[in-house]
Amino acid sequence: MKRPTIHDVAAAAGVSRGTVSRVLNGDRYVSTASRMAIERAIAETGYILNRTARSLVTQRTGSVVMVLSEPHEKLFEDPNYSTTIRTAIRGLATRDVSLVLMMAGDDGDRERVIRYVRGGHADGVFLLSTHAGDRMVDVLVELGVPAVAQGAVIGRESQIPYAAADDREGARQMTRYLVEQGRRRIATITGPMDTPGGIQRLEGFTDVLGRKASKKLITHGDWTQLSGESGMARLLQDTPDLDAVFVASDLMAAGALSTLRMAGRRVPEDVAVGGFDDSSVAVSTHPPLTTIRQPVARAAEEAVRLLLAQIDGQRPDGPVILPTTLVVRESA
Amino acid sequence: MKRPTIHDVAAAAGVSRGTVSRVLNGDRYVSTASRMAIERAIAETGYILNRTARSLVTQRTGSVVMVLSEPHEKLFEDPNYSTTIRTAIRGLATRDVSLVLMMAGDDGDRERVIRYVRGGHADGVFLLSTHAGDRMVDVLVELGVPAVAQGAVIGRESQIPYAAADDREGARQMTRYLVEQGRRRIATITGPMDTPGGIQRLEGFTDVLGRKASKKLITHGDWTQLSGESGMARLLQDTPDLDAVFVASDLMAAGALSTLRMAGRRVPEDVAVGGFDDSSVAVSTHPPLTTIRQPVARAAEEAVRLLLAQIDGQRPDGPVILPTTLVVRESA
DNA sequence: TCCCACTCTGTGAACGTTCACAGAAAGCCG
DNA sequence: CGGCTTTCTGTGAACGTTCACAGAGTGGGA
Repeated sequence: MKRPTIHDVAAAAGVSRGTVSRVLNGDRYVSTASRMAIERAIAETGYILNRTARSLVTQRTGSVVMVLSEPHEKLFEDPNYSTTIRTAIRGLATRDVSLVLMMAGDDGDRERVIRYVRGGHADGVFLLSTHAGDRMVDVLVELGVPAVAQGAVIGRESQIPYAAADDREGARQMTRYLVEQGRRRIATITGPMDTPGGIQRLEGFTDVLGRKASKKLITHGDWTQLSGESGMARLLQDTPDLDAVFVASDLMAAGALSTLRMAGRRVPEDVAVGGFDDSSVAVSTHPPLTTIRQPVARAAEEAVRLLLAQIDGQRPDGPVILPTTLVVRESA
Repeated sequence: MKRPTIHDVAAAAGVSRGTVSRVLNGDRYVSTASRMAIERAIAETGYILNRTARSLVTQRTGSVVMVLSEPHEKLFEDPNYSTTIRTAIRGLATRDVSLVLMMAGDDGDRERVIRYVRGGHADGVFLLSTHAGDRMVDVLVELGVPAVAQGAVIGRESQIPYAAADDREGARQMTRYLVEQGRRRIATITGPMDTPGGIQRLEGFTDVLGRKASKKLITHGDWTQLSGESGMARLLQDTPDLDAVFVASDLMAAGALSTLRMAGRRVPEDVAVGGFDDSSVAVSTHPPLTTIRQPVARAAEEAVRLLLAQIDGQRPDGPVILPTTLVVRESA
C-alpha cells in the first residue's frame, strides 16, 4: 500500500497535477468546482503532501535550526532555555515550520551546524546563548542565511537581529532597589564577560553605583550554580563587611545563598541578595529570591517573528528590547 | 553562484554520477583511482550532499522526531528533560541523524505530529513523558513507524520499547531507608497515576510498607512544584503526626519543603523528606534533598540505541531498565 | 463584431539524488 | 585460448513535487 501522491488525488478529482498543486499552494486561479472536487479527493485518499519533493524544487525546507552554544557540561542548567525552546516551537508551528535542535558545544558540533546550514537543510537559524567571537557565526553571516538570536550576539549586533530583555536597565532596577533599601556595601557576581547578559548587567550595576562599584566588589561567574558559590566565597573574603550582592542570574544566586548560609550570614538581615531572571529556581530557594523578571517567552516570540520575516524576504525591523520588572520576594 | 551538485563533482573528477554516488554511499566497488579523484573533486568544489534529493528516492529523511507530551503550562519544569534532549541529540549526531522537536500538549499538536510522521518526514519517533491512553500513540503503533520511549508508555509496553530507570526498586530503596532511619508514619506524594513514574514509585512504596501504607498516607501530585506544596498540605491535615514523606520527584519535594517550613515543621528533625530524580533542584533547596538518582543520560543513550536499531531494521532487544542509587543529603 | 483581459487548466521540464541494469575490463582456471 | 567470475563504470528511470508556459474559454468594451 503506497501512500497516495498528487497524481492519485488528481486522478480521483478528475483534474491534472497542476491544478491540485495550485489548491495545495493557495493559488487563486482555481474554479470552485475543481477546488471542491480536489478537497474531497484529498480527504478520501488520505493524501499528505510530500515536503521532501516540494523542498527539492522550491529550495525551501520548511524547517529552522536552533543552535545551542553552551559547552556540554553546562548546557541547559538554565531553565530559561526550556521556555525559549517551547515558545519557539509553538510560534513556528503556526506557520507549519518545524524546529531542528542542534548543539554547538565543541568545534565538531559547530562544523556540523555549518555543514547543515550550508547544505541548505534549514531556512533559517535561531541562535541561543552565542558567545562573542564564535567562528560559526561569521560563517552564517557570510552565508547570508536568515538568522536571529535570543540575546544579542556580541560584535554582530548589526548583522544578526535579536530579541532580548533590557539587561542593563534591569540591573539598574535591582541595584537602585538595593540602594533604596539602605544597603551601603553592594557587591555583584556577573555572568561571563563574553555574553551580553554578563556585560550589560554589570554596566547597569555600575551605572547606578558609579565609583562606589570598586574592583573588589565585582567578581565573575559563568552562570552555573557552582560559580555562584565560589564567587560569593571570593567576595566574602575580599569584602567581609558587604551587606548586599546583586547576582546576575538566579541559578548563581542559589549558589551564593548556600555559601552565605555556610558562612553564617543571614539573608536578608545581614546580606541582601538580588537575582536576575525570575526563573523557576527563584521560588525554590530559601529564602525565595528577589529578582528581575525578564519576559523570556515574549522574547522568544519576537525572535521567531524576526526570523520568519527574514525568511519571507523582508528586512527585519531591528532588535527588539523588552522591559524587565523587579519582583520582590524575601532575599532582599 | 549555485551550489555544486553531484554532476559538478563527477565532471571535475572525470567520472560519472553513479560512481560519485557510490563513494558517497560507501559502496565497495570503486577503484582507488576514481575514489581519490572524486574525493579531491569534492574538496575542491566544496560539494555538500543534498539530503532532500536523497530522501526523495531513498524514502529516508535522516531525522527523528522527539515528541514532548506535557501540557503547555507544565512542560519543561522538570530539568531531566533537558538532559534527555541533549543526550539524544549527541547520540543521534554520531550517526548524522538530526532531531526535530515537537510538542504534543493539546489535540491540535498531536494531530500535527501524526501528520508529520504519516507524511514520512521522520524515520523514527522518540516519545517523552507520554501518558496512558494517548490516541497519538495508537496511531504511531498502527503506522508501524520505529518508535522508542523514555519511560514506559503505559499499556504499550510490548509494542514500544523503552529505556527507563527502575522506578519501583528506587522507591523501595528510599522507603527502606526512611524505615531504617526509624521513621514510623511515612506518607507519600505520588506522580500522576497515568504515568509509569507515578504508578511504579507508589508500588515500590507499598512494597516496603505493606498494610502500613494506608490510604490516608497517600496523595497524588502532577510533578509540579505547586502540586508538591498542596499535596504536603493535604497530608499534614489528614495525618498531623507523620514523621516522613517520600515525594516522587525532587521538584514536588521542593514544594513540600516550603509547605513544611510554613507549617513550622523542621526538616529532617520533625519530618524527613525523600525525593526522587536527583535533579538540579535537589541541591538548591534548603536543606538539600536526600533523593534517588536515576541515570537519565544513560537511559537517553539506550533509548537512542533502541531507536536506531529499529530504523536499521533490527528488532529492538526489549526494554532497558537501569538501576537507581540512593543519594543521602540532609533532608532525611 | 473584434479584440483584449482575465480566469482556469494541462503539460513538460526541472530539482539532485539513488537504484537497477547492462556492459566493459581484468584476472583466473582448466 | 575460451569461458567464467569479479571488479568497476556509465546510463536511464524514478522519487513527488513546483513552475513556466501555452492554450482554451468567458465576458466586456469599443
